[in-house]
Amino acid sequence: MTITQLHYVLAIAEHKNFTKAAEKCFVTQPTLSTQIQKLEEELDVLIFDRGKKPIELTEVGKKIVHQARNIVNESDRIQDIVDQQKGFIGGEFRLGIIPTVMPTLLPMFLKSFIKKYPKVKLKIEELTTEEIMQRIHEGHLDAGIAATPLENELIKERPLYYEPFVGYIPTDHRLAVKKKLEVSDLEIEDMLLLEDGHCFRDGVINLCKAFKDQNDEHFQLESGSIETLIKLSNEGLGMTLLPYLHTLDLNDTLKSNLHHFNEPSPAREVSLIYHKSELKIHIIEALHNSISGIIRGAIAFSNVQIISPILK
Amino acid sequence: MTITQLHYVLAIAEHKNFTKAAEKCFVTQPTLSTQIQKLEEELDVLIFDRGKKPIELTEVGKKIVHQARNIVNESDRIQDIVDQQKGFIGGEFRLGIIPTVMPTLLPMFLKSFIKKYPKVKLKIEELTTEEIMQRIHEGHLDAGIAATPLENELIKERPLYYEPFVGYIPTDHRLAVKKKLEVSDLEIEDMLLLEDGHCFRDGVINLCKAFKDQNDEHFQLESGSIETLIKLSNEGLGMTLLPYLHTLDLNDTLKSNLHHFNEPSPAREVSLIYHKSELKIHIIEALHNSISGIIRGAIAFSNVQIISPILK
DNA sequence: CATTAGTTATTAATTTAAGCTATAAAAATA
DNA sequence: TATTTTTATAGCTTAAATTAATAACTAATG
Repeated sequence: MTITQLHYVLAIAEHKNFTKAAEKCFVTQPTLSTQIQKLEEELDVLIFDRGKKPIELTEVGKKIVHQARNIVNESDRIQDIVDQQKGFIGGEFRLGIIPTVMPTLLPMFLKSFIKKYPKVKLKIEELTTEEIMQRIHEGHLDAGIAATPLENELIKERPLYYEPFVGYIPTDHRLAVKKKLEVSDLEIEDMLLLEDGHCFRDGVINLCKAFKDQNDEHFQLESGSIETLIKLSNEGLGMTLLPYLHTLDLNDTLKSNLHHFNEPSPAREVSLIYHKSELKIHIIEALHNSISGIIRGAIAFSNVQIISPILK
Repeated sequence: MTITQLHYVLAIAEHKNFTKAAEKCFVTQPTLSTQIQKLEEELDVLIFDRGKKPIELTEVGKKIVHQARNIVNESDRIQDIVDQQKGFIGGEFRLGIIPTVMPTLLPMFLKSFIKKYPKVKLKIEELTTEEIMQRIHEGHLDAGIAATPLENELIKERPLYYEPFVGYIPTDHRLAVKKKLEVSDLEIEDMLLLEDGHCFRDGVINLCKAFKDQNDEHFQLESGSIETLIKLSNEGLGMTLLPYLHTLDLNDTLKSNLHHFNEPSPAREVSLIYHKSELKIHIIEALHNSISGIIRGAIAFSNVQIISPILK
């Protein structure tokens, strides 16, 4: 059994196809066929069920794949140890960011980070929390930025900042007269929400339900972007909640519709999340330092109340 | 990097000598030299400091060895998974047993175990708790039987039985008149103890100190075996404590000197201990079932108080 | 039911790399 | 300094990984 063979097993398990897996491994398909055969012969057990189309894992195969992922991850850590020893911060680093954090956070830290760590090749993708967790676990992402806590055993969290919710309330809304909002003011019925899948949406729903148990069966309107939410709100279709960093980019007219919460302000915890094996931990730490350094100037709320990003 | 290379690294780290490590790996010394060189070149870091005699690990080398042990252990688990799937219980299994458990427990379960699992080649060694832990960690033992709890992060414990302490008190001893002992009766001054290194000795000392803080500077007499303790005691040199299973083998004359404790009787917890990676867990479970099945008939104490095997 | 597209397995040749023997070089010991 | 012990190097052999070409298989389609 070799680490290379385990790589092949993982690639095939992922693509359910020898030919595609071979491409990803930069070898020819017969190489995979023979290496898998050798491994299966050595273990004297079938890993893949070639009868099914597309190819499927056998029962042992699933367990072997799980263990193979462990081994491959652990073996990657050797290079990591060496890099750490040398103080080398570089190489490819794949980062996933949730949509409601991406447009505000990224411009803030990206420039200074790539300047400070020019050898790190950052590859950033916009993904949902679920996709980020999945890909971290499969080894396709080195880390993610998402709302926490996630309460996932395999994933570690490192809080970056606490971002308060801010009410966006058009002038004709019943709450427009209130200078400071209370959580108890919120009515889910006239709350504009993001589409399903956004954890910010789930946070808002949790917040509304936190105070009174509201019916969550149908919401008035949903949208895919926060910008659209603001426009819908301006049309008089309801109020909405925005993450604090989003409010910094609004023009003065729109800013006049912002209503902050009385403290403790409800807020989401935004964290760097990564696999518990702490692969590439030195880059993760560099990222953490960069981001929390930048953000310290932008967000200064001492008293917040964290809202879970997971629907309860 | 290959798993084979990691094996070589571990062997050299262990023997501090290429030639001896090569023997253990069943290859020639030049093979090790070249493979280690290749690995060091690939990682671009020195793992061994050949300047020192005997050879030493570099700082990164130590971390690499630690990680290599992880990887090798994890990769062994693949065969383990396959064996488990096939229901195969067999192969070599190395078990370490502490001296005060060995002579009483081994005869009880060994025969029935090898009859039930003829394909397991048991290799049993008598070792101290420290040696067992060390060797489990280094991969030289698959499991051990020792007094617990050990509070070691890397080692899992699975209690087999609770073995009460029994007082052995010669007729002319001040406590000989008491039918049932109390912990508070014990005086470390007239207690015969095993030599240093036996955890049963430590258990007895903890027990004596549990009730009153006694001076542990010098004991009257120490011995390497429980049989000798009994003889010394018969000579009027003091009383001693025996593990319950030992008392079953005594002849009637000696048995008349036994004094049990009032419940809850102080007892030691005897457990199967093994590496947290749960390598060969199916054999460990088979062992556990065999032993606890056998012992259930021999020890039936409901109310015991566990004494720590570690000196506090 | 033959055809085709898409897939995995097989074969034979090639390249790579692991391991061996013999020996040199270096270091420790006498 | 001579001797012993230990690691490194060189050259060779053998085993294994990989490739290109192609066969065999499967599922879908006309």
